[in-house]
Amino acid sequence: MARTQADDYTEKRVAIRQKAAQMFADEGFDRTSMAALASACGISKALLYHYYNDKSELLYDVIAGHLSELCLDVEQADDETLSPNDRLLSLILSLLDAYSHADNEHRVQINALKFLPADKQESLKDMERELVHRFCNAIAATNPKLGANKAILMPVTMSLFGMLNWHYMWFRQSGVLTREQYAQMAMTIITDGTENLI
Amino acid sequence: MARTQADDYTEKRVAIRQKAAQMFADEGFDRTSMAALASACGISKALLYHYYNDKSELLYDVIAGHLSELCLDVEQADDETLSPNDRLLSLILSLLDAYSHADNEHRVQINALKFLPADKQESLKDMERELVHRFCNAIAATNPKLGANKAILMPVTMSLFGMLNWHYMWFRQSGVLTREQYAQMAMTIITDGTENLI
DNA sequence: CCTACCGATCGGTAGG
DNA sequence: CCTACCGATCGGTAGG
Repeated sequence: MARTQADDYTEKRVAIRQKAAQMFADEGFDRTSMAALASACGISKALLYHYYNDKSELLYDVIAGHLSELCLDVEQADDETLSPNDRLLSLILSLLDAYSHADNEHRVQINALKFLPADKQESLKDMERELVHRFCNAIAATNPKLGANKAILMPVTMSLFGMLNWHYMWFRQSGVLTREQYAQMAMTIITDGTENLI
Repeated sequence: MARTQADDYTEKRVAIRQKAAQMFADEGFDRTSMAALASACGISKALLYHYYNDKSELLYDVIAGHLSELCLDVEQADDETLSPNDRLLSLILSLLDAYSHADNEHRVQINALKFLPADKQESLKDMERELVHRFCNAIAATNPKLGANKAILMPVTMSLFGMLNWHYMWFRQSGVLTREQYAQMAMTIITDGTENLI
């Protein structure tokens, strides 16, 4: 009987992807050689190329897997029956929680997405835009006047993303603040901070 | 008479540094070859090495020049005779203004500082810490209770830096918001947003 | 013995 | 699933 794809093909791809995320995050995309990645995975470089046709496909997979997980988590956390502030808090918490479980992938997304060819970047940026759009709506719900002023709503939303995406640069698990406390702080800064903005 | 160092030695170094900042920002540090940089400067690679002993010295100079300019500008903008809110606004404005005149250098600082050897990173991180410290003090002045709570003051300050350092990712000169308006918005978000935080 | 500058090429390593 | 290679390009340096 002809051999078909190995049963564990997908699992092995996932293992490679996770190791790649770690090395891309630690050393940078350009500085991680395919040979070093293969060695770290305990396989030959030729076998690595059996699972991934080229290096950029691997980078794409790392970021795409991360972003689709992010979109899913945030979508599930988006509960419109909550009060506007609690709804926004739930979104922020789900984002920070997803980041904490995918710290390597998050750093790769932030630092290496630009190394992808333009067309591959676009589908990933679409997912980023979906995330931004969901946060936009939740912020708008906390403040009707702000929600009606798209020209101000966008910079406010990007300010929140700046806070959250910058988080990994300084936040330490062992610090004085828990992730939950920071989520609460970020929510309060955005809602109270924009209350009298317009 | 014996020849000494050319009069325009320093100017030529500056020109090389600025071109390097542009290419490092556009293409990434690792993807900018010394040969391509020399070519863009209209000089030979050997002459490029006459001005800079190696590639990492060039990267260091780009970031160090930017950060020392930043520290200087922000120091001059720090006017303690202003009201606390106006003082913070002045700091934010000077930072965004410096960023706008050194967009390439800013992007290199954010994306490529990690490629420097550890010891060279430290002196640059010292300058970053000096900046953070100045903002910390200004934020503390806007809110006595916050100023007395260092454990909360630090995350608030890092939130502001997240907003400002993320700015280049989405802000466009032609957008609906001017840089001055965004500075005002950032100041308000931080001051109003932290008013009832503790 | 200095600085300024060139064409050619070094030893290693990249992705494939 | 491997070793053996490739075309190209890297950062850096030679002699003059």
